[in-house]
Amino acid sequence: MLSIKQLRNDIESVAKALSRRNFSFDIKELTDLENRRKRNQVKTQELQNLRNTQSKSIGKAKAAGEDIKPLLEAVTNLGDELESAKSELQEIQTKIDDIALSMPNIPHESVPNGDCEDDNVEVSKWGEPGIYDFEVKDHVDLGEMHGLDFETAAKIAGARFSVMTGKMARLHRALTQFMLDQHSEKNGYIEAYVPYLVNSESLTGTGQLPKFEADLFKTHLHGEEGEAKTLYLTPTGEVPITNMMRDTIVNEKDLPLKFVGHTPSFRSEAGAYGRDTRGLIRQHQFEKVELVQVVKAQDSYAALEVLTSHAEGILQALELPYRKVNLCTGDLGFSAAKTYDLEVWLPGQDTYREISSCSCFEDFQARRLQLRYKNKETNKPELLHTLNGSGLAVGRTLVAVLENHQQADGSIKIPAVLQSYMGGLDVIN
RNA sequence: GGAGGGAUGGCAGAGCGGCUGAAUGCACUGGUCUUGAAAACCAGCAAGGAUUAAUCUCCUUCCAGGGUUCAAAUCCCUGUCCCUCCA
Repeated sequence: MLSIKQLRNDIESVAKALSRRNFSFDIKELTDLENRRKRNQVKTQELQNLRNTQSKSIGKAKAAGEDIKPLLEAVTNLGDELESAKSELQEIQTKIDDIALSMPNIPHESVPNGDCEDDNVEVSKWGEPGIYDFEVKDHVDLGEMHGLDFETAAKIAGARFSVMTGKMARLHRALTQFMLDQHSEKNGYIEAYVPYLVNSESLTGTGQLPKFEADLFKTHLHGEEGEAKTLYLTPTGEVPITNMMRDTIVNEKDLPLKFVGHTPSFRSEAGAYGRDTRGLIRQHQFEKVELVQVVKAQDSYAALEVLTSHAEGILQALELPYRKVNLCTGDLGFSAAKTYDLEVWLPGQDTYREISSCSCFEDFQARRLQLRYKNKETNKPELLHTLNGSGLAVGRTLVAVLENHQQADGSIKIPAVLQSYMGGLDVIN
């Protein structure tokens, strides 16, 4: 959510900034609502003040043993008047909130203009796509040789799920363990285990709700009277991990906060029908190792560079060629002010594919989360900045390892850093 | 499955219709003292919002949502979460 003060005082420049990402809104509607809000709020507060002072004087009169009847009469209609003023104010406020909640974050100045992913700007490149003196297979063909099984998954659950057995399952687990160890032991993150089902408050905090409910899996916890409580399958570890800090005032000396967690992610992939139907690229259920940082405002863009480098470290250790792109305004996620995507080279597709998305949200999430620290100098709570990134998406990393480290006979070389996690194995055949 | 107890400021924890936005302790900030530190003492210290150039002032908030009342942290109902005991 953007600052309500900014929306009041500087709506023109907000509109201008958001137009960069092709988002527009009715300025007049908002300013009209805002003017009404102001009038109503002042009026409501005056009435409340009146009621409070009257009630106090009744209390005093009663304590002094005076007759309070005339005082009571003076207050007769106050309640109704106050009630209607309040509900009118509430109605206006709700409308303003709805608009504010539907507005995306303002892109950072370093974010390039653009309409879609084709306009993203390559920042750097690491490694060279391998040269293969045989016809490369894609991960689906390779996977089927070693225990990746989509047909069985379809029987159990449906399309866009996977089953892995044997060495393939082990490799998947090895990748997860390696990533968790690297981030917690070398990069200074605290490991976190978190719920995979989350409530709507959490999803609102990180920005998935109210706008993107269609992308989520929804569950119902049935109460005794048939009253259902809604929980959602987490669409990314970002949600539970960031929400650990919702509604807190963090101790300044504990900053920055850095957490790493391994979670499954569940996406309904509504609107993605027909896209990436083959293989592990776009699944309803997949694993991620997620990095989350909470930092002071002035540190957030430096932290974005460092967090991104932590994700890059995994790719480098696994000897996977990749490039880093700066997402353009048209491809930027709703809550993000700036995002780097890491795209890994996939020889089977002869292209780079996203494997990690590292974003700085500035105070957009923190405002919804009420995530703050007390600034010693001003002695006031200030919003913190949040960041997160996948470090990495495990399923896609598995794809990249299979395709990049394949050999002519379809066997897979295991990168050195993974071998200890594979019981010493250096090749899957 | 049954029976109770609880949720209050950064933390712990009083308060149980009006003088309570909230005692007390800890933490934190400033000061006195000290060569310096510690201790001791003194002072300050919840959040959000309206208004304002700023101060002032005002409003809201004691888990959440309803209700009773002129007046609710306090009474009633519903929900959520935590804890204890019995089977």
